[in-house]
Amino acid sequence: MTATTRKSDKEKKPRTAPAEVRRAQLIDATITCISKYGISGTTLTGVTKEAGLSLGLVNFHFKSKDALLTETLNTLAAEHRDLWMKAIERDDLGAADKLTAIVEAQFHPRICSRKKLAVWFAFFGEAGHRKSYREHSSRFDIERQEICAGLCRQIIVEGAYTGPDPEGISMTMEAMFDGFWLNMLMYPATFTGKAAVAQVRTYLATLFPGHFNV
Amino acid sequence: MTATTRKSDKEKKPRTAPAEVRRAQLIDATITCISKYGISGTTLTGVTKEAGLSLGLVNFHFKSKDALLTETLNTLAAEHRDLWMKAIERDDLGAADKLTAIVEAQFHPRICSRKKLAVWFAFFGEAGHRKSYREHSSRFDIERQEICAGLCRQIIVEGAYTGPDPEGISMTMEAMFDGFWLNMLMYPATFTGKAAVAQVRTYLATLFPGHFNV
DNA sequence: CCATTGATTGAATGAGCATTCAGTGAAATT
DNA sequence: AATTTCACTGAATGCTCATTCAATCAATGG
Repeated sequence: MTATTRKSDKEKKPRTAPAEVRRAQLIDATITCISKYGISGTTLTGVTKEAGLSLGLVNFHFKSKDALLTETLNTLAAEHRDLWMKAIERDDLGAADKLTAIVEAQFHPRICSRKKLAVWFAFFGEAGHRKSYREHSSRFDIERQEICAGLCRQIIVEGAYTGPDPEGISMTMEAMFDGFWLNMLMYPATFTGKAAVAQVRTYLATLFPGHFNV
Repeated sequence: MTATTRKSDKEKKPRTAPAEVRRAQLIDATITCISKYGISGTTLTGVTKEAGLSLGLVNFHFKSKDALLTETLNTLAAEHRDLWMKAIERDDLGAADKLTAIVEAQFHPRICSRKKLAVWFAFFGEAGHRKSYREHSSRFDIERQEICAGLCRQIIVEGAYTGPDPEGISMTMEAMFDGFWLNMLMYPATFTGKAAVAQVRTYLATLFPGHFNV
């Protein structure tokens, strides 16, 4: 049907593609491989096979295997950060709505599919001895935690709540985020994203009954 | 000073030791290595060097490297389970005390030193693709979660609390346990075991004001 | 003492893997 | 059409590592 006209059909994959496309393909394949085989079981041969590309391409587009892994982590982190950041940028939202948006982003299916959770925890597993993983991760985590604390502070003022300490609450929220993630990875039958959101909102409703209803 | 009398000084390490001792030595060394280099960076050469034993001993006392890793995980899990189980076995404790004991065991220094946390998360990182790790871990986790739910149920009856759902609370506690562990590993300066216990107790005090005081 | 048993040693083996690089081929430029 | 450029290929290289095993050594029993 189609001749060699390259305009009409984008399905014809050309032998060569822009670097950005290749890098994205390789990062995608890396996510798939890590989720299937873990970081230690992820080989460049496996990644390139998964991506349908040839072995040498990784070291052509990335400095090393290590660089590929780091960029994979950064990609996941940026995707997550984008999602909650976009969600709270709207000026018409109140503090409680923004807090809810952050919670919902944390458990959004795009962010915490089993596949991606497996990758996150594969990296957390290495983070114990790899400062670089910890440092990158931490920037976004600290940012989010501070924003949550700020929102809590605002809610406390609005509702004239006594007792709750915004830093403690944001620390606890952070722990609940990671903890539900781990439990969703380990026991997907018992722990779901919807249930996690509900539990965190229940927690917030207990603290701020005037701002959240379960 | 000391001659070759083997009675008085137990410091003289004999060339040979009972299998249980060697196994324990190797498991200890494995914990150290994993915390330093991660699971992928842990080699039998490294483990035996750390233990001051010779390379071949691992495959003499364990079926394989994999068996060594599995038994290391089991050892950690059993140590933790023993601690909280012993703590709640006393009949004179009320439900709230037992719940507190479980929380304190979770963040006991012996259980969640940075070193051991690094090992736990190294295993969690592999758990995504290794059913065997998930399965073993899960037995104790589910057991603990059910006991927590039972204790909550008892507290709810005692205090005639309305609203809180024991299963939800125990799920949230489980998430807080794991989440604080991860944050203690990643940000030891911000997250400490003491603070984690305090936060969990604050959570419980909000739910059960008659049973817990912050 | 000698023999036997069982723990211990570490060199040798072989498999797996990241990385390199000389070469291929297709597009872009002349 | 010839040349240059650049993405791409995959065999070859050299290293690391788990596992094996023949030899060693110490204790125990005869």
